[in-house]
Amino acid sequence: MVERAGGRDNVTIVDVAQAAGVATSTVSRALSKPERVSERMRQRVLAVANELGYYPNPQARSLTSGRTHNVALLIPDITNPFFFGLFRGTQAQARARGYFQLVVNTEESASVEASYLAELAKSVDGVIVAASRLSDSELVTASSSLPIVTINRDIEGVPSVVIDTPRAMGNVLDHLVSLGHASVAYAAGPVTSWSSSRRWKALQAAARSRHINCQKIGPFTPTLQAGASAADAGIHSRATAIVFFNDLLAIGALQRFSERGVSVPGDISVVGCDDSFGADFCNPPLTTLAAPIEHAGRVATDMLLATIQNRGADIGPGGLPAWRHERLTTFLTIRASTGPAPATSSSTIRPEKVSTA
Amino acid sequence: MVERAGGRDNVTIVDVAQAAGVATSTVSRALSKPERVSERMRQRVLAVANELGYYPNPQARSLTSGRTHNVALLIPDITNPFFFGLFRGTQAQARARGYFQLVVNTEESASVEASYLAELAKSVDGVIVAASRLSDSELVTASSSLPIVTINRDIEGVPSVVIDTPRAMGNVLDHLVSLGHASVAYAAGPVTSWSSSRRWKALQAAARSRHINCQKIGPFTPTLQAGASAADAGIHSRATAIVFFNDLLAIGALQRFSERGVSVPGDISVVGCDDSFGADFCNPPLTTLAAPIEHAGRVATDMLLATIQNRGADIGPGGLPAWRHERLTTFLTIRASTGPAPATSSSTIRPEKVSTA
DNA sequence: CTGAAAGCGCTAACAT
DNA sequence: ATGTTAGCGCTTTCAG
Repeated sequence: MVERAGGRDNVTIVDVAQAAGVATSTVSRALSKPERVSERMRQRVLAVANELGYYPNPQARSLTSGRTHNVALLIPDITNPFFFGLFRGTQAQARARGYFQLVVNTEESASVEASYLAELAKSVDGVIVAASRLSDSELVTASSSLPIVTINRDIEGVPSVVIDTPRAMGNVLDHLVSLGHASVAYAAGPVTSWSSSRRWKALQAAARSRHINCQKIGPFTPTLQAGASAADAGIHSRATAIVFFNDLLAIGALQRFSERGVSVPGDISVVGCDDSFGADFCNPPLTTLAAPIEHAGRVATDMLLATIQNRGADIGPGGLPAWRHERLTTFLTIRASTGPAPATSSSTIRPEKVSTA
Repeated sequence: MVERAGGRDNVTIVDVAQAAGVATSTVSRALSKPERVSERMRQRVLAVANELGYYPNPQARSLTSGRTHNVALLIPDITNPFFFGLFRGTQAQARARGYFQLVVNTEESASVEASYLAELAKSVDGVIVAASRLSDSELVTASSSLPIVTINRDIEGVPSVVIDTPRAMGNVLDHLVSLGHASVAYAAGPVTSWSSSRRWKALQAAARSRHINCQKIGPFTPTLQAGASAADAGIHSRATAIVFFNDLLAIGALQRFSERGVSVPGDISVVGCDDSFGADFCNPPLTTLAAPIEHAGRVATDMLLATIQNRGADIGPGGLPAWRHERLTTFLTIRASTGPAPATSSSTIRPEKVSTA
């Protein structure tokens, strides 16, 4: 009785088992544990499964096995091109290892992030949390019930990969100093951004040791739109060079400077962070601290999958696993947005009243 | 049985039922069908569930109900900012309706797209396929076993929303003609792109009716990198204005023109399509056919969810459902990349040998 | 190496 | 309105 209406109903493992004249458990093994069945059997089952157009039902599979073969990537803002590279890196690595990646946009909100983390717990085997807006303790708690790797967030007890932008802040200042700048400003990102405060501290320290002026403006949402206010605040600060939390903010500021007739780098030099999409074709092209973000994604995925592998045994052979924290270095990419400080630094630019749309 | 390291035991519906002193089915109903239980009962169950930290297991839920409450969004290239808006539109609408969105990158490959479509069939209730690289028949087949809505792909029998860029091609040409251009070129996207061929046909028709020259160059991969070859081909074509398949390609070309000392719009005018991220801050800012992509995402999601609702009954009250195909209009956004045609159109630019990195 | 049987957590008929 | 009882499709003991 091979009566089967044209691909109508789902073909299950039972159908395959019947067609192959074996038990369902054998089919299951042939498919998920090839080394537990004879080669002949494996071939036979595979052939039948293929012929019948059988696809395992992932829900049923994970209901019994406890593994979903999914990993989630949580990012604050999907429309920030900084995350392009991350996405690609994690996606590539996950797929190569047989995992499916779920991307979740947490909308720059700690509560959205927290609720996704809770909801996702049963749908994924682990999650990569990029630029978390959550508190340390929330992250530690989450990490205890679900394998987590953070990106750009270093917490005791939670595996992480951090892109070491702060370390290169010295290079930024050296670059600026050599161009004659003596007063710089930092346009900060969200207050909940760990990266932003780290960058600010590093910049501050670097400025102090070089005896130059350094002030903070902001905080700003890391978007193109917020770049306008950042630009205005930057002009108001009378600094001759501004380091922005990220490229998005910097590019937005570039547009505003242009609107207000402030020349970059003639009047003000601009430095971004990340070297994300757009940094090379904006006007002028942006000097920025380039981050190996795609690489970070690959590394984070590797760490996560490793953690998933030895769930239950979270101490490695040497007492502590070697992969606990990974630190990736950045480098300064000099483009046209930085130049010599204006001759008379404080008279060139005149702050004026403007409405910040 | 492997237990989650450090985590408490999973609390299931059984635990909640016991703690509340009711049957599991009552808990189930209280949670997913509030109108089928008394208000008092609902409150009680909710309270207990909350207190116990109960979260339903999505796999178990969908195994019995047949619904996953997931929808997938398939896009060819996640790093193309054109899809930003799409993502946001679909995400917002899906979440508002209680669905979780899976984003899948098909890497511009028809086979990857097809395999995802097959794999996803059991994990999602429906899928939105943007800019599909699949053939009509493949799409129709897929659509018969899984609710599908396409974006920028119009096929008989498959619900779709298409952004009607072609319709506005007349405006593009009028704009160009009024600037004195008499010879334009179209830099085509992938051969498998339905949008690209539609745009070309529309441009061709518009050019013919205005008695101006029109040629096609390409095809090109729609990336920043490919923009360089497109630019070179554009120069070689001796057209005074080039319409690019999309903004990514156009922006890439802008960079190449600048490298080769070709002035835009002095020597060549450039028109993009989509008005995606970057089109307003590249140099010069891009004249482009703006597409309401976020809106398209919302509409597509609505259509998909509607389709999912009445699975089985695919004919509406009036014979055909009103939502079958949706057409969204675009409009020309004029920026600085288009200008008057050069005085002596064919002697200004001299094609020369260059290595296309 | 293979088969039989017991669930995973939940929902959906049926009862009551 | 609520309780009882079957499974959903698969993996995993436990036997043989």
